[in-house]
Amino acid sequence: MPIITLPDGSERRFDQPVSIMQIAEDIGPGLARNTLAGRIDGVRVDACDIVENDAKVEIITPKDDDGLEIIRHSCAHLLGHAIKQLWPDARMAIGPTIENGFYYDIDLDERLTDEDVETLEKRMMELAKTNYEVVRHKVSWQEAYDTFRERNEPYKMEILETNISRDDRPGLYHHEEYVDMCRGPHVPNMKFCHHFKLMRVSGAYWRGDSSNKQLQRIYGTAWADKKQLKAHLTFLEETAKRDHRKIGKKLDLFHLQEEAPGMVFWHANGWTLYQVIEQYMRAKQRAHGYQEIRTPQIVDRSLWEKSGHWDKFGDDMYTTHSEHRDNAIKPMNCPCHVQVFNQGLKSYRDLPLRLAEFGSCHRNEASGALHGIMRVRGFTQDDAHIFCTEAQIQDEVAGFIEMLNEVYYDFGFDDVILKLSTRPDQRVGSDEVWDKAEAALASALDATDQPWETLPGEGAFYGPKIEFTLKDSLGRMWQCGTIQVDFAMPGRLEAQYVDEHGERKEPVMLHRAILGSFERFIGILIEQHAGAMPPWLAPTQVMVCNITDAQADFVKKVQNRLISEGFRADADLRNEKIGFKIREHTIQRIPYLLVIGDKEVENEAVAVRTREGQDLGSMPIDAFIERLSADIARKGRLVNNGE
RNA sequence: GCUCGCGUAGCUCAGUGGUAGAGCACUCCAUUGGUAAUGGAGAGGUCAAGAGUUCAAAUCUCUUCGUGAGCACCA
Repeated sequence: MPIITLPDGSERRFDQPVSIMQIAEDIGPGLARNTLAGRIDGVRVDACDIVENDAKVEIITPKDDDGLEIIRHSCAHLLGHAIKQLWPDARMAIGPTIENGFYYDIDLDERLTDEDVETLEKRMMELAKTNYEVVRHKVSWQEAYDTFRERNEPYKMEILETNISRDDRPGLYHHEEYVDMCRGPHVPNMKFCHHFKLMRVSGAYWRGDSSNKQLQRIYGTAWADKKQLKAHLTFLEETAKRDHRKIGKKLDLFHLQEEAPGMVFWHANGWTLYQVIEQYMRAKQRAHGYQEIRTPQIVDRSLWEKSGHWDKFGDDMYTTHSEHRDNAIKPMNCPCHVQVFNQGLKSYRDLPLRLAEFGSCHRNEASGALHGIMRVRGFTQDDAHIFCTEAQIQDEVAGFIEMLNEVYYDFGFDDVILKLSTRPDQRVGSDEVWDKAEAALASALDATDQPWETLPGEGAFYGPKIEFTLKDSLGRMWQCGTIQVDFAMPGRLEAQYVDEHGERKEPVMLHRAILGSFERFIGILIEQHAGAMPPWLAPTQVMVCNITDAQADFVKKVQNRLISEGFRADADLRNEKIGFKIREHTIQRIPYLLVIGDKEVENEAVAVRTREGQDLGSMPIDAFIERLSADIARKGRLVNNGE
């Protein structure tokens, strides 16, 4: 005779075991209509599941986050239902939910085309609109196995064999004639699954292993209502508009071409932006006690053999041969930085030693991995290595996080996510050393008063690490910064220092980067700002335009004044109408347009218009310079404030 | 690297076996104007590369390269 406690604390008594749906009906018909599933003492269950004993019960509706996930999961089943009607010999693999939707991996000899996907989506919609009931049967392992054998579903059989224990009772969900297996819960009725869209079809390996068969994966997005679906599709349009490849071309920042896949040709505009960032980072590093160095691009293979990279990453390294030497074009900077450290015997008094390099690296990334300037084969890192003692790790990490936050805030990223990755199964170094290093990183994180989480087992084999992830203006995440403790490399490359007792010791090495690679970070910035870079970064900050030839001399005078004050100013003296010039430079996302007509010449003034279309009216040049200076000094901070 | 799609003028894209197109950009001419496109004319292509099928290929087939999405990878 269960007593049910609801989330508001109220209790309901029943004479006999009741289902989640019956409880919902008991509460009210409106709730019952919207009941997707439930939670019994926090565990998610189907609406048809029975509560036998006293329990805390919650009803899951489409408004619940779990509810949305259930809808998505059921949409995957709906896809299965439809595809088996249209392609009866499709073999279903797995159909999980993902962020914003779901996918289903399917083994089908016929290649699905875009038209097929449209047909499939249509059939799914037709089926969903019949609002059929979804019926779950819990059956024995053997019964499930036989069901899928009869239905020619070898992947489901394999899942049963490898992932499900023989004494389990798997849930079979009947979508009319279609049967799928799932832990659940699922929607009780397809009326909840009307707001979806199939997005694309692509390949995916069975069980994520590239040595397995490649299946066809159909992606879909699904939502609780029409409005949510529309909002998501609008979001996708917005991200497409911000694509850095498109904007890079439009704003003449860079290009890539066939003869150099994965290598960036920086144009004047893009290189200006790049240089502003590099100079900013250079000054920042100097202020935080780093020494900037420069090491060779091409280094004999013996160094890479010693460092271990030749064995581990040899396939991904570019090599070159000359006379009697095999060389590698450096894929990373750390072995070279150890060489600098090794010049001259170091004392404990020299530690911590922070060596920074804007290190140009090349990695022969798989062709399918390349993506605009975000994932390239030739790139430059804001790389640095800190050589220190074990005892200094915590302070160094804390100091690094402080610097990283300053940098991110300057670029307008104020939402930073911190994650600590701890020891993996395969690792070097004693447990004692790992204990100390993980504790040092954790203490440094605690000192920030930012929240952070742990990723157990995700550390590198050579040491634990912290990763820093940015959230951009569209809520997308980008992992950029990292600091990694390395117990292995100093030993391999024989780095040593003399401690206070005159004994030789191995330093600890910290690898760290804030931006990651300039290429990728600039790509992120372009997408963050949709090309409208804040004035401190904008390749051209001011465009001075005349209305007729009569003002040309004054325009040049204004331009020269701005340039002499250190601003990036250009002049447009073309024989074009002012409306045309404004349109063009606004599209080019130049922050300030100065319009010079006879009135301005007469008053020694400039008429100021922003790229947002705001007319700030005429003002003396000094007043404009003051405004621009303040804007630049603000850097990227407050980017979302009316920009 | 794998699967599928795509590659046509500087850019964005039409063109499903029969004489290579449009808009913008570019060049020239006219126009000297007040805050998102002045008008006219002209020039511009080995249809990614190579091979094949065909009387005939941008179009069909194969190979290579690049690119897009996803997978795998990411020291």
